[in-house]
Amino acid sequence: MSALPLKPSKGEETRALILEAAVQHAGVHGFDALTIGVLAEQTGLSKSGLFAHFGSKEELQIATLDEAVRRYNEVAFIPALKAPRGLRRLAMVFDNWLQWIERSGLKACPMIAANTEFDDRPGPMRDAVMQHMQRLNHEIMRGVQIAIDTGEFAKDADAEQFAFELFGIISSCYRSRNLFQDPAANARARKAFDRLTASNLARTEPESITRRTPK
Amino acid sequence: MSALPLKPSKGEETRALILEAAVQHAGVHGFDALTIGVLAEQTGLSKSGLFAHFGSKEELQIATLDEAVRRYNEVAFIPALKAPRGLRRLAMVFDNWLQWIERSGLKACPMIAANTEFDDRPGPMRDAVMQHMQRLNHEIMRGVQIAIDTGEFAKDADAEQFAFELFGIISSCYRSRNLFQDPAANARARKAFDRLTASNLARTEPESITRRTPK
DNA sequence: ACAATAAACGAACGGTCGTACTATTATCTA
DNA sequence: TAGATAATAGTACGACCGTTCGTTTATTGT
Repeated sequence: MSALPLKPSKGEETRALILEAAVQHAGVHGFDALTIGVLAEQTGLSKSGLFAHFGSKEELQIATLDEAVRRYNEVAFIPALKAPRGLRRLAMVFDNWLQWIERSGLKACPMIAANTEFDDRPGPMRDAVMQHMQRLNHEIMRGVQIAIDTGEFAKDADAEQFAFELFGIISSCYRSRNLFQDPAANARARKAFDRLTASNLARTEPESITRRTPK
Repeated sequence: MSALPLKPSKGEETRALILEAAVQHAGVHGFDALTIGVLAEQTGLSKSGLFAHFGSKEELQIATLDEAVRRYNEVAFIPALKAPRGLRRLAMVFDNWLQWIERSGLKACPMIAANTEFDDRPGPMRDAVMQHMQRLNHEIMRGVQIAIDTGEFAKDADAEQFAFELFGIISSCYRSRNLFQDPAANARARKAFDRLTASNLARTEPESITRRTPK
């Protein structure tokens, strides 16, 4: 019935099953803790059976990261493209980013975990993380450029600075949520985002462009 | 000759030696990777000899985190208290935070590593991280309050929001430095900090309060 | 200098790690 | 449905894990 995935062979099915558990585990315990044995036990496979799907632990780690990114795009980024071009879309990218963990049934973000785990450890995993993160960064900068084009953002808005600060807000939000268990974490993040966008608005525009009512 | 540490006994000396290596290692490879064997080899001790200093791996991890925080306070936070009360002190706390890694000869920040590694894993390590981070957060909020008292910050400045965003800036800076290897990371962080403080200034004051010349 | 004590060592433990092999079973294709 | 192929299981490996224990060496206070 479904069109695109013509034939999910048995191998692809179990591989997806493994990656489901792997993404879950990597978010909480990190990518180094992605051990073959634990994952095999969790999926009901034998160690060697699971291992055969990837060929090495590093390949498993990379596949897990790729899968996490794929899910993020699926549940967060791509849906945000439905929002109208400009500030509203940027806001939806941000909001979806804030919510994507719970939306995809995860307990922690594998992308953030991979980021801090490998950012200072050269190798294939770091390269993969960097590539994914740079792509995401680039998409955000593109979003800023669009907001400039629509006239909402000032012409001299600094897209790279915007992306820099946006990631900081997300990072801090995760910390407030997970470490401090602060229920107001999302609200703080949104307030920070509003301040960030406000400082990039074209001067002639009123504030009412933002998606939330001015109270 | 030196006054305070009356008698650094042999045990305390080697313990400090171990923690030196441990802090270094934990920053880059994380606290789970703080294995007894690697650390023993690195310090020239035997596994059992090193182990005796802590009694368990978890105690070693906690001691390493404590040591990292102690160093941070020593080289970054406490020196910032020399700055005059208010915005200038806040700015120095921030600047020292940005520079403390290189100042203490580390390659990566163990505190950030511990934060993302344990923020979603309940246990003694998470408790320790939370305690340290909450203390730091509290100190920053106190700094904001002082800046309000001096009249530099608006009376309704949100100290908690300030601390929230400040940590985000630091996080993003680490990512830009380590993952993206962006030489402009510190400059971006400072720009973000300036924007953050600017939005908290008392309305009657001019901008010239900030420490950096207006170009 | 000597006894009391602290510090470090060496060997061994049961486990788990990643990976390599071969054998067995399930799935696909003709 | 038979033969080819893909998927999984089983077993074993050397290495390292955290931890324990008894022994030996170094430091300390007297």
